[in-house]
Amino acid sequence: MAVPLRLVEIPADNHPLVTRLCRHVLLSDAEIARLRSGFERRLTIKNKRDVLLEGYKSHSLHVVVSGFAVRYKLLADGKRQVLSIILPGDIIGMPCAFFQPSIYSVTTLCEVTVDVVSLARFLELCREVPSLAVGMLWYSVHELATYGDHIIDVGRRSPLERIAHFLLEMHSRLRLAGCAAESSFEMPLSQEIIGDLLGLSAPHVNRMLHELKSERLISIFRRQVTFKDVEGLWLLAQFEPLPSPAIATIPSAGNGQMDRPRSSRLA
Amino acid sequence: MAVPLRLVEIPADNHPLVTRLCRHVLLSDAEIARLRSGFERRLTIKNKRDVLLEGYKSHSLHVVVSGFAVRYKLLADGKRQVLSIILPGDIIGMPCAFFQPSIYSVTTLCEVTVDVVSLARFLELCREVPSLAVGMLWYSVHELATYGDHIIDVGRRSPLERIAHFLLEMHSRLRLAGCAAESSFEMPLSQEIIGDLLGLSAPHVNRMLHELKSERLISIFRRQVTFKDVEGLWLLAQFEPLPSPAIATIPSAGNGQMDRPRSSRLA
DNA sequence: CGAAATTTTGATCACGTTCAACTTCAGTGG
DNA sequence: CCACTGAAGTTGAACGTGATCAAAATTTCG
Repeated sequence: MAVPLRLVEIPADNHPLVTRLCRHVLLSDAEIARLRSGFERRLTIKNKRDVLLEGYKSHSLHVVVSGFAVRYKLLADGKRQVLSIILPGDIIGMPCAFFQPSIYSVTTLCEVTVDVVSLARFLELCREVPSLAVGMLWYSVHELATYGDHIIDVGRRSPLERIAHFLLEMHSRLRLAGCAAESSFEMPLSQEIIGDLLGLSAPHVNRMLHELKSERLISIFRRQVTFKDVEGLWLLAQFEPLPSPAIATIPSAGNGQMDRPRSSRLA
Repeated sequence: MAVPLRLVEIPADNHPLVTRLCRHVLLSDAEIARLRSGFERRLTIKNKRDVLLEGYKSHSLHVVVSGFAVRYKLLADGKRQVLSIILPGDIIGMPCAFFQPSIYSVTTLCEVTVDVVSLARFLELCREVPSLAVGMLWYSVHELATYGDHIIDVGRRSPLERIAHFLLEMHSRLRLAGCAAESSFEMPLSQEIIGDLLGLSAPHVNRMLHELKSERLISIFRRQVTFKDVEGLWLLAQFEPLPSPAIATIPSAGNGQMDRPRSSRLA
């Protein structure tokens, strides 16, 4: 009685953004072609270059095809908060390029190649291709959920939990982007950046990483992180991957109101 | 030489969501009617009721017409992280209702009235009315920026800065929703909730609030917060309201690449 | 191979949590 | 109208955590 919940047609097109949008929305070959035709040029950006700087104007979206980057903000006292790690399929300039001047900065962590499309052109495309618009809505909702988890991390989790949670999330995102093995991955971030991401000092990140090692939950060699005890990590971090989308690609009517409880605790 | 930057037609329709969408996108009367016809019913929800519970399914969006609510998550150890404060014009179930089961909970802070629309119907509407889709994209981008600021608050600002920043942001959002005077507002949150929002303990929120008072930056009477020194608050919190959208409602082509610097510091 | 970036380590100390008690306030029913 | 009740705000003392700073060890990369 195995019921296939979602039968998603993965188009032959292997652009990471297309792959991502197609998780939520059906795109015909013609529509995909429309989208691709919107890309004005493909750029390769060297390591440690600013793609976007807070305070500068930018009128373009940069869709990451390969490579990694960080979105961050510098405070007046020199502190830095990293908002998110940008992976292939992510859009640099979401939300930055929607404001003038940009509200955050983005810097590459390695050589990055991007497809460039002007924001105006992109919004036009969204008007013309409804599936693209709805796909982008799903994209933002996902991003929102990711930011939400980040708030929880920084606001209420212990440093050890934070690191564990971060490693699991990073792995699962890298997995989706096709950049990670089943239980290990190449960490693209220095401990300093992890600190700035999670609101910790670099030395403390180091200590916590070592604690995870000595608890035999992970091991690290070079920049390879390997999960030794995924179960234990999930438990420690209370990791919950995003549940399936409420509406699958192949339409199927939801039937009613509230169902399945799961946990119900109150302060 | 006063140049009016944006001439936005505010339609006679006074639904707070419509007002909000029209900040970014032109909606004809017919399109507004379409949207309104999607609302299945109007509900009034009593104070301290759960609109959404983590772990339960929900297939509806609830658009807040009046009243306040909190979006939050409970952790296993009983800690709570508040993700955001929901004001009129906000959509409960963004992002929660897009996942099954819901990833966060939402509770009312007073009597709240909402317009209900099923997610499926709403996404259909987005397909049919391109301006609605693009408007919702802007909506999410705004929300994303708000979450981003929240991450910065919790991750890298001192408790005092956090509180100051929070008060300013709350005021400016209430202002847009038409629920605040020029330099004072009725705070809809207990200190405990503020603590859970900003990652602080309730007693510490209390102390910081008192410090702001003794610095003559604010005053509080009952639940009225009054800014005594907006300048000073902005400075302390390094508050920066969201810059104008990169593309105004009335189309006007942006001309090029990067302009105006503003600050450029490096670690 | 040399220089720079990153990781590691240790010692000190300020900050913010925790917990508990007490006060004030708001809402309700007698 | 007042007494009663529970919620919210206020205060203090003690403690533990994680920041900070600096220096050394190691890795990475030009």
